[in-house]
Amino acid sequence: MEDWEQILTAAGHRITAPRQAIMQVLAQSETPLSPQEILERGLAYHVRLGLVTVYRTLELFEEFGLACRVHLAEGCHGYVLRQPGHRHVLLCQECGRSIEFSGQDDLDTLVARVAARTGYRIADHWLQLFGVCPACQEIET
Amino acid sequence: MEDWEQILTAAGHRITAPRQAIMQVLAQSETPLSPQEILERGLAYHVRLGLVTVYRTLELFEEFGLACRVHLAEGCHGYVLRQPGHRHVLLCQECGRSIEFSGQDDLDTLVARVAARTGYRIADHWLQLFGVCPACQEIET
DNA sequence: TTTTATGCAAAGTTTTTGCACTTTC
DNA sequence: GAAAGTGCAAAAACTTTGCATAAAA
Repeated sequence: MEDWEQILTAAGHRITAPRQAIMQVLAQSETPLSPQEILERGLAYHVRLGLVTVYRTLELFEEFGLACRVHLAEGCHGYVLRQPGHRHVLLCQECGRSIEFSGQDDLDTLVARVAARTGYRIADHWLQLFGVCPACQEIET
Repeated sequence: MEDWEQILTAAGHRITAPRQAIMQVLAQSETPLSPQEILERGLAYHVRLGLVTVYRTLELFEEFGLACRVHLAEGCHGYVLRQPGHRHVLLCQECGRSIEFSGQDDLDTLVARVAARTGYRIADHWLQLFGVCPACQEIET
C-alpha cells in the first residue's frame, strides 16, 4: 500500500479507482494540471471518471497535504503533487515544468523580521518562484 | 491630478467616473476585494457602474501596477491597491485585513541559494504571509 | 469630432449541489 | 450490509465578448 493510501485510509477514507487514477496522473506530470486536464488524462486509467469527482478528489488531496494548488499569473487552476516536507514551488515560465524546494531557513529569518516589524503573529506563508529551468536555458542559446 | 491618473493619462487612457469610483473603493478597503464586492461598493460612487467595467478596470490597473491580484486559499478573486516599491502581502486570517511589506533583502538570499541549487534562472517571485494582526490578537485575550 | 470607454445582453467557463446508484471495507 | 464515494444532470458562480451608446480629451 502506498503512502498516500495509508494516509487516507487512516482517516476513514477509501481507496477507489478514480482516486488512484487521479494520483497516477498527478504523479506522472511535471507541470501543474487543471481539473479539466486531470480529467482528460485520468480517463486513460478509469474510463468512467467524471469532472465532479476530480474536483472532489483534489479537495481531498489538498486537505491531506497530498496535492497543492498552484497559483499562476493567468489563473489559479493548477494542481501539483506535494512532496512531503517541501513547501514551495518553482515554476519554469517557458515550459511550465514545476519543481519544489524547501529553503525553510532563509524564510524563517524573513518571517521573524516581518513579524517583529508589523506585530502580526505569522502562521503560514506561501512562496512561489518563477524562472527558466536549465533545459529551457539551453534551448535559448 | 493624482498619481494614478497621471500614469493612465500618460499612456493614453482616460480618467472616467467608473475608474475613479473603483480606485476610491480600493483605496478605502483594508481587505482584498473581489470584482463583485468592488461593484457593490462602487455603486455608491457611480450609480451606473457595471461588473464588466470592474473587470476591465482591474485588468487595466493591474497592467499599470496600480493594483494586484491577491490569491487566497479559498480562491483567487481578491484585488488590493499596490503601494509602489512594496511587493508582498501579509494577510490577517481573522479579519482579512491586508498590509504590504518589502523584505527584499532576505528573499534575495533565498532566491540566490535556490537558483544555485536548482540551476533555474529565477526571474520573479511571489510571497504571501498569513497570520493574525495585532488587533485580532487582542480580541483573543 | 475623434477616440476611448461603458454597459447591457448574451455566451463561455469554471465550480458546486442534489440525488440515485455503486463500490469499498 | 452500512457507509463512503461516484457520476449525471442541473444550477450557480465567475469571466469574457460583441456591439450600440456615451463620455473624455
